[in-house]
Amino acid sequence: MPELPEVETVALTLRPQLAGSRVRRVAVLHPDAVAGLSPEDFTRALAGARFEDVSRRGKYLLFSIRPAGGEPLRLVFHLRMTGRLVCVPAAEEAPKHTHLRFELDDGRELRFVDSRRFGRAYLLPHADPPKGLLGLGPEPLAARFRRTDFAAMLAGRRRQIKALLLDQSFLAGLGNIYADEALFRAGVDPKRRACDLTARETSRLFRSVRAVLREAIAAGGTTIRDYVDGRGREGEFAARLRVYGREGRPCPLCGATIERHVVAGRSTYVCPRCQPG
DNA sequence: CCGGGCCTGCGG
DNA sequence: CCGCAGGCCCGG
Repeated sequence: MPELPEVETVALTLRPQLAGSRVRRVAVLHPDAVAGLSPEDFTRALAGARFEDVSRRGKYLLFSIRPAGGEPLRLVFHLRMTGRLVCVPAAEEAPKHTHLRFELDDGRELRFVDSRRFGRAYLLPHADPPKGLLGLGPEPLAARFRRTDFAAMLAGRRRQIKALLLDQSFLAGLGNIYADEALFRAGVDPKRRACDLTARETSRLFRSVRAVLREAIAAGGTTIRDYVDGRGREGEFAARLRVYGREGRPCPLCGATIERHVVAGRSTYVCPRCQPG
């Protein structure tokens, strides 16, 4: 589900709610939700600990946690397709598919809810970090990430540009929605080989990636079905998608009919006129 | 590079 | 009932 803008919004909305809050106890309702650690060890390590900060790297959520005694912990979440993290009053009935509950000492709790159960929590250093976290590519919104960096990354790459954009070790945080939206804004066919893009196309794609991510964050992310932020609110960006999920509807720029293809094994939406092969 | 697997839910 | 879904890993 969540891509960079959604994970960023979850971090932004959880940060003020959690900073300084103390965990009274943790309930593990579904052991598979915790990677590499028994529910008992997970619960024991976090009891009495204090949340300090929430941040994001790629599609990973990072919680800085200070236990009652001992070294700081890092709690990492990947929400995959349908994972949600919300902070709510503990008295509220927990929805179906609630796998983890972090009860705070002020009557609220942080919940991890995930119907498809692809999402995972990793508690460092007790468990190994998720494999994908260390190998992540650059953050597309980092100030130090420049158009020239992006051009250098594309040079000599013969893969389809969409496959490359989805590769988290190439660039961190893009998923199926924002890859399609960025390619549309840049006027680039997703099937093109990365190394075949002109300098002008590379430049447009660089700007498009950053612009669409920034706009989506400003709108609180895209809710197609499951996504909500750390307060349980839906994002507003779905109304501003230009091609994603819009097969058969007119292109907002030229009126041609938007098509769906499969590229890199994923549903891919393009305007055949604005993104010529 | 592709396809399958992981799970559940939804829409056609 | 089947196909499909915002992600990622693995094996062939």
